[in-house]
Amino acid sequence: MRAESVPEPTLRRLPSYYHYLVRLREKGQEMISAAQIGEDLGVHHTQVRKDLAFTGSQGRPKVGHHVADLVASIETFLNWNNATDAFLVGAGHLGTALLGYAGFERAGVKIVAAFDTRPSIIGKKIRGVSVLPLEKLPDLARRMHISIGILTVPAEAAQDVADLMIASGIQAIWNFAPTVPDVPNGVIVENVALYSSLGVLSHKLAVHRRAALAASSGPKPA
Amino acid sequence: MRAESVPEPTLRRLPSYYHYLVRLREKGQEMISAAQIGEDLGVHHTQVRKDLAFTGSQGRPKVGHHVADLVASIETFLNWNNATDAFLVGAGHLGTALLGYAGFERAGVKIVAAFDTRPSIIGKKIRGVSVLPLEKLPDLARRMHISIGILTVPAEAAQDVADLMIASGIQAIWNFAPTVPDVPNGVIVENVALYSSLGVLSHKLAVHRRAALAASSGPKPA
DNA sequence: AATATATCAGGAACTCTGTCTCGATAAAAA
DNA sequence: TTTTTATCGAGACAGAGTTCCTGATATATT
Ligand SMILES: NC(=O)c1ccc[n+]([C@@H]2O[C@H](COP(=O)([O-])OP(=O)(O)OC[C@H]3O[C@@H](n4cnc5c(N)ncnc54)[C@H](O)[C@@H]3O)[C@@H](O)[C@H]2O)c1
Ligand SMILES: NC(=O)c1ccc[n+]([C@@H]2O[C@H](COP(=O)([O-])OP(=O)(O)OC[C@H]3O[C@@H](n4cnc5c(N)ncnc54)[C@H](O)[C@@H]3O)[C@@H](O)[C@H]2O)c1
Repeated sequence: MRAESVPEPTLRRLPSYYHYLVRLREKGQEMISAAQIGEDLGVHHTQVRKDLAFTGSQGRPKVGHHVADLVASIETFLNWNNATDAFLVGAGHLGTALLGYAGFERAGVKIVAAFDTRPSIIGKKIRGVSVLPLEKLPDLARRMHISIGILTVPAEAAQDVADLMIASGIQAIWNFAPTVPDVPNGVIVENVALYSSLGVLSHKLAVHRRAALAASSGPKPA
Repeated sequence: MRAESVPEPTLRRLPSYYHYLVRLREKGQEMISAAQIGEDLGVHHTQVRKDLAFTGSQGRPKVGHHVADLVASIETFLNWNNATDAFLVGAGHLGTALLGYAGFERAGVKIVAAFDTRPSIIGKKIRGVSVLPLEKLPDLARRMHISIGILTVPAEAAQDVADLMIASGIQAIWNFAPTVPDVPNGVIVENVALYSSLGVLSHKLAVHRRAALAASSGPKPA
């Protein structure tokens, strides 16, 4: 019960620290301060400390944190040290990009099979992963104890596929379709909603331009 | 100055409403209540009302909001009614998926050209968009007044490409690389950080399993 | 050995976001 | 026409999440 009380923003920032720290480690740097992490990643330094505290890692005054320890702490905390097997449904454009992307395996997810309904790709391998007919999903998911499903089908098919995944014992869905699937209590859904960052981008850009325009055509006094 | 005070969570939810409403409109539904939107999208109904209020749309008691009006209000508010031209750099796996994805054009962004350094794809067309050598970006970006850059290159190259984009007059960067580019003040950056949702997913799944395990091996009394 | 400094850690204060409550209003029903 | 009901909108409240502040501590400097 206690462990669930980790702020979601913290869970979203940790992967970002993780990547940063891995690159640092590759460069041979041994120690790092929270202040430096914060500056490079655009996060307040006290925030960085609080986030890292959740992973159980301790820093030392004057020298900071041990990079390798931090990496290990985050891995353990997020359960990224032994990747969980996942199925991907919808081996289209986006699905193909995700299949075989090395980054995910490091982030706790290993795509072991893909499923689709399109006859022309069934039986083929995409970036080393076999594409199987959707009908085989329920049986295989149960036998292989798959708990993560990645959803990259068109919006119209998303709900049906989500239902099928859940009926097959899948507990967590990583959804890339622009709809929110309706799932029973207890099933975890992470909606990626790529276009939602376009909401922020477009609006900020519009405001930015409006401000630039206002500034050029005579700034208003306070 | 006033218009900038829109909560970012609101900006992230609006696209989700938008997609939902467009589908509703296609099905022929004319009116919709905030309560219904909230239920279908997993957002509190008062939250939906507050978000929609930012767009300027007004609802009517007992009947709700006019679907078509809402769609138009959100489009206008997010500046999605006339798509802004964008350049994409890094026509690899992810870049290819993004190129030619119809959804973005509706979301205010039109990819008009792609750039890469890989000779084997330069000069080709990917899903209707030409891939050009990176060297041509600065000149073209200036001449075409491009303000949005989409970054889909490996992490190592991200900073250099971001610098080049900014030097070429690009004001907003949609970054898919797992690093946070360092940009001068005034430049807008939206980091997608796909793996960050894996932080949430992995951790929730781990907690979920721990809870299930604890429940099966004897629940603790309060 | 004493002092200075960089950094950490934990609690307090503040800000932002989301939820709850209430009165108003338009349509439908009696 | 009056009453009922579904819905809206605005303000009050509550809960997170972030930033600020203070004190502690390990290393470096004098
Ligand atoms: N391509 C992008 O850049 C992008 C960006 C954001 C979101 N998305 C979303 O991701 C999803 C996939 O996009 P895409 O561009 O890869 O589309 P796509 O058409 O290229 O691929 C969809 C795949 O799903 C398969 N499919 C369709 N119905 C299915 C079903 N019932 N069961 C199993 N497989 C089925 C199709 O055969 C196809 O292979 C869509 O929901 C889209 O909105 C895509
Ligand atoms: N593929 C995915 O599913 C996925 C998921 C999350 C994040 N990402 C991130 O997106 C980025 C791209 O991933 P990808 O899988 O498409 O990689 P990729 O290797 O398939 O594509 C990268 C492309 O960028 C080009 N490139 C390299 N250096 C360049 C430079 N300096 N200028 C211009 N172009 C350059 C390459 O030629 C290649 O075409 C990476 O940062 C990756 O971490 C990818």
